[in-house]
Amino acid sequence: MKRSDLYKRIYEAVRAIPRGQVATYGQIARMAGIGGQPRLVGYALHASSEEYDIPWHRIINARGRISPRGDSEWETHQRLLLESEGITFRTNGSVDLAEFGFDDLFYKPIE
DNA sequence: CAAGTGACGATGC
DNA sequence: AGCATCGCCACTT
Repeated sequence: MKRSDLYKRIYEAVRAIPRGQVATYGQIARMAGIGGQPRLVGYALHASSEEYDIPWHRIINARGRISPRGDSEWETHQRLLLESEGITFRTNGSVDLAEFGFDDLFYKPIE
């Protein structure tokens, strides 16, 4: 049931994120050709984040934070996954995207 | 078909 | 820095 090509594109975009790098919803939206509609990205991911093998945890919001979804445990889980990939968090629990290098299309830790 | 909802983002206060 | 609003669009009810 291909809900829509849109979702498919979003999944592909997310899947294109290299390990150790992160992207914002806005970026994914742009890559999927739906720039300006980052909500759809989150919506699409939520629709089937576990059905597919996509690195959903590499998606964070523009502020460099884990999008709270009411489940604090899930947030922690995502953070651990990112840290295990080399993503560094600040003490306050946010990722400073400004200090990240914009290597390719995604954000990546400077060191 | 209309209204409500949402893993967001930009703006304004 | 935090909160309120609006925009934008797919999906659900």
